[in-house]
Amino acid sequence: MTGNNKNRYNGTPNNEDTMAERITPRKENYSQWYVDIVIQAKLADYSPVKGCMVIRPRGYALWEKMQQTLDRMFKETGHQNAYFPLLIPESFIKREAEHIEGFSPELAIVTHAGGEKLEEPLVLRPTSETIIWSMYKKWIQSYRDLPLLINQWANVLRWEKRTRMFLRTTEFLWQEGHTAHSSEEEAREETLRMLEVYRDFAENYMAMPVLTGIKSESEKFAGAVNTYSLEAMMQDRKALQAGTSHFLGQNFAKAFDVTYQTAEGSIDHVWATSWGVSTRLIGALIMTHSDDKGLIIPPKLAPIEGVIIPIFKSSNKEEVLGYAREVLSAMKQEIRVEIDEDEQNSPGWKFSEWEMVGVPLRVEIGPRDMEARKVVLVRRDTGEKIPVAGEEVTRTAKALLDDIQQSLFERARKFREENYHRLDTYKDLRKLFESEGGFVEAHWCGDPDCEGKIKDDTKATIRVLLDRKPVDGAVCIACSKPASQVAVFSKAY
RNA sequence: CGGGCUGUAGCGCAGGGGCUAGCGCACUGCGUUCGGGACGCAGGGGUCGGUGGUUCGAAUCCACUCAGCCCGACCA
Repeated sequence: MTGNNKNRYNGTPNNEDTMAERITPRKENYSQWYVDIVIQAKLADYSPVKGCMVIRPRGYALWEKMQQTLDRMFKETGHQNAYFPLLIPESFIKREAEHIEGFSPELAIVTHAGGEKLEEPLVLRPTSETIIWSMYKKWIQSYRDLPLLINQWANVLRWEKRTRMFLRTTEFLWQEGHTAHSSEEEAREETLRMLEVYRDFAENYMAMPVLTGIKSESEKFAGAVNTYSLEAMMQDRKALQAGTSHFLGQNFAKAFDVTYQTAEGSIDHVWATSWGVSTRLIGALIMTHSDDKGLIIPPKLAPIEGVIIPIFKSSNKEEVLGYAREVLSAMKQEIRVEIDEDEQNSPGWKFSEWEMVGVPLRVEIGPRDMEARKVVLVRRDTGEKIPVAGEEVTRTAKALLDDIQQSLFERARKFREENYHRLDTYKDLRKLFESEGGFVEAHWCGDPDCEGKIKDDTKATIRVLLDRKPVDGAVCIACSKPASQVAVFSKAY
């Protein structure tokens, strides 16, 4: 369990560094830091099955906050929820050539059930395009049935060789939207609309700046015509794909023979999109904001926005607690706040513990505060302590939460800007990825060979192609032929 | 899937053929503490990851296997 890491919590606090000694510092071992946050903040735990994880209540509460917000956004853009089966006939997956080629190495297949060998094996869904389109064939006859805008919240299974908590697990939770349209234009609009919904969510709720754009052929979804992606920069300067939105063209409509009668009376295949984000967003959230003291959750997604820590002795316990509870009931009206009345642990212990689990705002209330009818507010993001009068607590706390939300976004945005480079020479590109890394915006000719060469030489891949044409005379950073695309390269998760 | 490292109490570790397997933290009880991880006293907790072998005797040696971490290959 310890691996080759020698810096894990040894259970012995030392006076030099009393805070968060359960978490490996980022600069020592970034991967271990990430694992420590997940475990110590009680977001998830390992399961008995390889590559799977148990999402614990604190992690699941975070997912529920994400779900609530996204679900509202999907409904506001006209989508309805439905649920399709986990088990998919193997033959369905094989209907679309690229789709099966892309997914077959990752499939888990049920061959026996009820004590008998199945006539046709059943695939545990890696994604639901095939089973959904088999149903859409039944549901769509006329242009009057379109658009069909359905989303589902579900688990999916992909047999991954190398797994990491939240970032890549064998089973994960996600939502997948599947829409059918009567025109290419409308389907393309839908693809971009949902991409923007995701951007809105990432930036305004997760406080995570994202770059959006189209994927190169080699990186796109198996079965899509175009894949659009959101790419965020983690604190180790690597990119994380945070969500995708696909324009599927008529690929699945043709594979499943989904046609409709147009207003003019002709028969045509429908146009499709699919789009999804997963529990991977929790990993993205961790690696965007958290520090060596533990998790940091942006207020809008924090299951608990504030925690009150009363500081008392046995001699003044009742008075301090009484005042703290007054403050609690006042704050509760407008803020998701809890009080930690535990008497066994010292206040200092509680400070560290609540910092570890990422609560954005701490409210310290001790005897001195009580006498002055004040409290001390402490920001999780900066550690700044702000004394405030009792009757001002709720208003100030709300303002601080807003400010924390904004500051987290700004801090992440600034970090990304500082590590975003526009490069023109191959030498500079190699040098960058040999050293600190980051995002590199560069011109590309569009040839997969150049993309492959860059990957071989630097391990960086094209994260997205920007929606912007190269300036006149621009040349590919790899081969110096005329450029057709502006690409963003990065090492990625 | 390949290379490396690691599995002993909830966590972090020590012990490396021999009698009853230890330490720190955590946990339980009582008391004192309490503004950045407090302390005393008394307790509870172990099929030494699993299976099979070698041996008079295995946590310890061997084989296989499972799991985790790191590095690769692969990967919407």
